[in-house]
Amino acid sequence: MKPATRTSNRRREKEKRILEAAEKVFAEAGFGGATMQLIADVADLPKANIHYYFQTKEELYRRIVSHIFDVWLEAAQAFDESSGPAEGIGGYIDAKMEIARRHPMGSKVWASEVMHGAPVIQDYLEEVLIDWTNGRAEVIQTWIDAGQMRAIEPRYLLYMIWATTQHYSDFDHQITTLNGGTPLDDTQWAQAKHTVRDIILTGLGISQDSQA
Amino acid sequence: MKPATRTSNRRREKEKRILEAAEKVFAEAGFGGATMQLIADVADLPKANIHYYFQTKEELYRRIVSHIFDVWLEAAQAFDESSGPAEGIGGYIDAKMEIARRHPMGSKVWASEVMHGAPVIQDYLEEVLIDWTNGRAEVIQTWIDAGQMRAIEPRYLLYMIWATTQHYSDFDHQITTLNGGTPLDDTQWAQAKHTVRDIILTGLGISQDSQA
DNA sequence: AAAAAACTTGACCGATTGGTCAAAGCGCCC
DNA sequence: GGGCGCTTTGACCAATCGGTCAAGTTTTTT
Repeated sequence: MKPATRTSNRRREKEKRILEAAEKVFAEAGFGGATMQLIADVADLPKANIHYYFQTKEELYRRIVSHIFDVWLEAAQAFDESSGPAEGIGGYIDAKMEIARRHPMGSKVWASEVMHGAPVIQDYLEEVLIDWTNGRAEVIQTWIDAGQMRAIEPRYLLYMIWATTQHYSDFDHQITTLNGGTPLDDTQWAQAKHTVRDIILTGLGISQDSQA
Repeated sequence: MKPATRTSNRRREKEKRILEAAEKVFAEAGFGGATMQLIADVADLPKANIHYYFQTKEELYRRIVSHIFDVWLEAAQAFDESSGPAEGIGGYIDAKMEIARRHPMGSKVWASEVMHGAPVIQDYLEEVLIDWTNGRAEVIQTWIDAGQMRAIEPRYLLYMIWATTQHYSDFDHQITTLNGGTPLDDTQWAQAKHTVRDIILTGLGISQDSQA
């Protein structure tokens, strides 16, 4: 009925299927350890078919990393829509912890990419991340100048939030092992999130309202 | 003069040379992306010679990961030799930040290994890390019970310290990019360390004495 | 219904992988 | 100085890698 759209949907669904398989494989084996054959097996498709949609391994990988990057930046909205540091930083931590729980594989692919020197997405780092970071650092500085929180270097605070939240994705295997072999349950996740939020906000001298 | 010892030293020095090259290559490319040929090139030795000292790629990798694990645990001494949370937790953070700066490649290999499900050192995790973590959590709980710091779940505090300090190793490339392309200098490292320490200790309600 | 476009896939390719091996080299002791 | 054990290394191997391709199938357009 909608020729162009129907075809587009067909293609989009298959690409999605391939991308999900690839994300899993790249997260579990790294770029070098991942093989197109394994991605094909997980997607339950012939290898040649994957090469029809994504011509090279790098192209497939790049699509995944840049997608994660976008999801990453969405959590920033908590920052912009906030009226002060408690809501802004607290909301940002919450959002990042949610992503950490629901998008652990994406976080791992990102971590692996950056750890190896960001050979594929260095341009993203330089063009987008730098601007984003500078913008958020300015907001934090505004709050400091207004006496709404203690004076710290905003950059190192951001690194701390990134590190702490993403740790629950990247090291989920270690956390699970230390939890007796079972992943954190809902209660433990809530407690982890609250602990992270509580220590950082308290450490910044920000008084917290209600909300556990 | 000392035949056995001389031979032993010979072997030990060459193994050290290979291990250093391998650590660098594994850190930069991951286990899957690393090749024995590249390790051989970095060590400036024929590939077959490396296989004389380390029969398989896994054996070489295992030696590196377990070595890092040992270095990791040494930082724990700050915990045991302390008289209270300010000295114990603060000293632990300092020690981990120092390792993060001087041993970034080791941290990356460790992170990569854990991220991929710890296929090689799962036994270390289960035998050593669990015990170590439980022991340190007990110490923290003691301080909480004595009213020396705020009540938080010790585990999530440890995860926070690990995440924050190791982030400066694992994501050093990202941090360098955000720093305008140059690595953090001495002053910036000191400030980063102080910020991490300050936020966490303050967040735990621990009053800090002197020492910047 | 037929032509055109989009999609699927088994077979295949050169390059590279981790690892082997036998022959040569080396240092050391009797 | 001759022999012995440790070390070195180029050549080599089967397996696997990312990627190609042409022949076939399905879907869409006319």
